[in-house]
Amino acid sequence: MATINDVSRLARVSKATVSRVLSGSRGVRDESRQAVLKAAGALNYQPNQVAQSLSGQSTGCVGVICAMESMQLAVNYLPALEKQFSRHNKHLLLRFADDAMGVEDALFSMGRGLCDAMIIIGARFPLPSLDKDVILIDCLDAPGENSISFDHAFAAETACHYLINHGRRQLVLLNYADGETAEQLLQGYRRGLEYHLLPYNRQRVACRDPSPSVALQSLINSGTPFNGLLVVNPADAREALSVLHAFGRSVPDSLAIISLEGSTSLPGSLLPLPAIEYPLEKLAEKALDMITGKLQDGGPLVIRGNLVAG
Amino acid sequence: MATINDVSRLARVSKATVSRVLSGSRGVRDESRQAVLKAAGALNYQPNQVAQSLSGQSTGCVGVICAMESMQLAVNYLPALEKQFSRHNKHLLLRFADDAMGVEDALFSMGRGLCDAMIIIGARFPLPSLDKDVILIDCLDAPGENSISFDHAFAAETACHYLINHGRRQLVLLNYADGETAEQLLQGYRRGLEYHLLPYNRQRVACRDPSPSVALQSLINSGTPFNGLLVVNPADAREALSVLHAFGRSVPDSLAIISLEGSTSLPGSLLPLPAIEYPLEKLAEKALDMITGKLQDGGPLVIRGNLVAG
DNA sequence: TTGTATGCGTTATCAG
DNA sequence: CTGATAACGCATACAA
Repeated sequence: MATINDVSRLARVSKATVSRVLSGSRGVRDESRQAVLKAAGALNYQPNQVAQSLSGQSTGCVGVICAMESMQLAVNYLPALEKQFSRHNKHLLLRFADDAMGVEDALFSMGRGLCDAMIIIGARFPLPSLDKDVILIDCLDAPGENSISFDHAFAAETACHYLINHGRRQLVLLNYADGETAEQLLQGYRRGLEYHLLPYNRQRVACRDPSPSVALQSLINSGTPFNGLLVVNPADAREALSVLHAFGRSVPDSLAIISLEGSTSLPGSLLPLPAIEYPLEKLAEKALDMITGKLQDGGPLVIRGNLVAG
Repeated sequence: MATINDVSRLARVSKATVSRVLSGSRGVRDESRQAVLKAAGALNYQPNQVAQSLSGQSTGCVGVICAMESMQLAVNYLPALEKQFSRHNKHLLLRFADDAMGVEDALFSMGRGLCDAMIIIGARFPLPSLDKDVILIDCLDAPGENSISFDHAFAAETACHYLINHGRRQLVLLNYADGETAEQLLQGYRRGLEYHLLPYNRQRVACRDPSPSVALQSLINSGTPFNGLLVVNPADAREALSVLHAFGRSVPDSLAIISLEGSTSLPGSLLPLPAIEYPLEKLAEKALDMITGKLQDGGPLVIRGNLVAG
């Protein structure tokens, strides 16, 4: 790799002039500029990013820590984030983590001058205490300030309206075991029912953990009738689909399913179930704004999803 | 962030000694070592990785370019790669690419001193000419040297044996439109049939591009009977499943499906279809060996998958 | 408009 | 065993 010294020698100017031409660019005689440009072209010179990082402040790298438990979501987030990143000449350093320790590990190994900022995505486990420049996306306990989360209550309520308007009045919520998200979903679910003057039946709220399909089977075994099903993500939807198929219940004729966290881009999902989908591009944009500091005053950000009919 | 200067001041030794204690570590008086360790601990000092990169040669970063068309596969590769990387204290810089231009873009933006090496994953499109330190994994045209690919012929042949041994003798191959992989698959498919003295029927080789389900429908419309189906990946399998379900053909009773590129970790695939699965950990290990140069002499590497019954 | 000198944080060389 | 000092490649304040 050619360095700035090579260029300066070949162009017969100083390193400073080379640097000026290729970055600052103002206050350089046209003759010099041309010489530099020509030399740089001839040597195929590209400034070394590591040296730039050391000299300047920013490295242009952002660490992204993905919770493995929500890989399905990561598949959607990652391309959206990366697109924004590369648009702004930033690099995405990827790590996966299974638990709080894994997150700590990742934060540590990336946080030694390599990254300007960190993003944690989809962690459903309690997080360790973290610095101010860590952004939380779709994490269970988002401790205020730098976090982007989804309005799950809104999603559940919307889903209820949708199903009820389609003639389903016995709605089952296959919820998370606990956590902020679970509570929000339950709250939205109850509001949705209330709005339509439907009674809240505790039997119809099942726990997807540890197994959505087992939960569904238990529900069926209990004899509780239902004709609408709210699941937390497309993977759960697929599981439910299989179980219901095995029990001879057709979807959506006998029973309608809606996913509370959709994923447009996931191929292979031929039968199009209705879902609440979140604008990933917007999400990525906001995340980048937080990193660059444009949104620093905004505090926590809550995004509402769109209902996408099947 | 504390620097080596802060530590050296606090420990009343020179920067050189601090550096020695924290890396080389040999030939330091114990008293000095303790002083350095204590100071470093007090200041929570961690060597700046960027400075280390500039001083030394390696940055410890590896660029990974994922073809978006095979996101499903990426979901499997990425965690396996990242695990190996972090085990060896390497960082994974992620980029996505849609086409050759995207790849070129990514190579360019990461190849300015930031990355020690590059990996391209799952590109089914023709690649631009690339440097020697670029490793190709599961790419369509793997130009010799640094590439890891799958033995698709072996996979197709194994799949045929499996299906035929399960009483299916009318096997359809839903193949790629063209490319090396397609040819290999076809070759293995034919060998599998030959071995069992079954005739090769051109009607039973369909093209999954642009749409697997359309291809399958055409096949069904044509009236060609079949009771076994080889698809190239789980996504295609799911599509096929839907189409066949719509046509009232039950799987695996009336017809068996096998995926030639499996994915264990993908949740939500409740009904377990048989598949050829590739050992991702081993793949990642080999990739890392190539990067670190342990495998440099090996040339192109071909990996065979395991049959995993449904 | 241009060149010189300095700093960014480490590692490595080389005297002492 | 240890401490100056020189790289690494670039940006920039300052001087000319």
